[in-house]
Amino acid sequence: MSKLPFSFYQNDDVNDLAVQLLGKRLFTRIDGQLTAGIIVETEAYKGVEDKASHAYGGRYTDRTKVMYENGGLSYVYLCYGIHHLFNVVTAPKETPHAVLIRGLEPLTGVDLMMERRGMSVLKPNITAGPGALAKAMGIDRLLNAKDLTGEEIWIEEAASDWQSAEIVAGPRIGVDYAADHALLPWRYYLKGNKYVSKPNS
DNA sequence: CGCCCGATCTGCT
DNA sequence: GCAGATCGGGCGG
Repeated sequence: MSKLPFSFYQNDDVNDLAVQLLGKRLFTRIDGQLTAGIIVETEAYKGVEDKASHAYGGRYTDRTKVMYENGGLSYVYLCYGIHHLFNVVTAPKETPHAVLIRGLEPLTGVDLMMERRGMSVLKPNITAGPGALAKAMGIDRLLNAKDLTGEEIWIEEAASDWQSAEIVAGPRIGVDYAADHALLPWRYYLKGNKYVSKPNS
């Protein structure tokens, strides 16, 4: 066990941190049931100056307030009324940066992930995409604002064979509304991995 | 208080 | 390729 420490999440360069999260292992233990996957796709959301961020312009509400906490907490919210999306809050207190986890390669508890997804045959879309992976990992709003060094949801160091995977950067997905920030290449993924939500762009 | 729409996924065409 | 699902947040009145 090599859980990432509190200090890892205090980095205030959210793009650097989004890249560093690739290859690391996300775990949840829900009702005693362990599931885990390797992070293969992330997106950086750069706080108050990023038009695609929920904290753009300093917006501070019941939903977004956790983004302003110290790095190392979860930010889970409901999107389109259906999907829960999981983010890692980063940077020191008052700097509302976050990294959206968009793709995961299943590692542990795959049978349970399939059951949660209602799948009888394992296919890459089990955890390709932020809504899909949250469902597979059992992540919902009850896991919002959790300490990522705790016992319910946490991230561990990458296995050695994942530290040299090739990384690609491209525009973020589904943020056309962010106007001149929509094309910033703040999405990162492992080249060729099956569990990346969209292979191109 | 009411209206609009979203960091998406699925299934049908 | 595209519409529908589904509901809470955010903002204007």
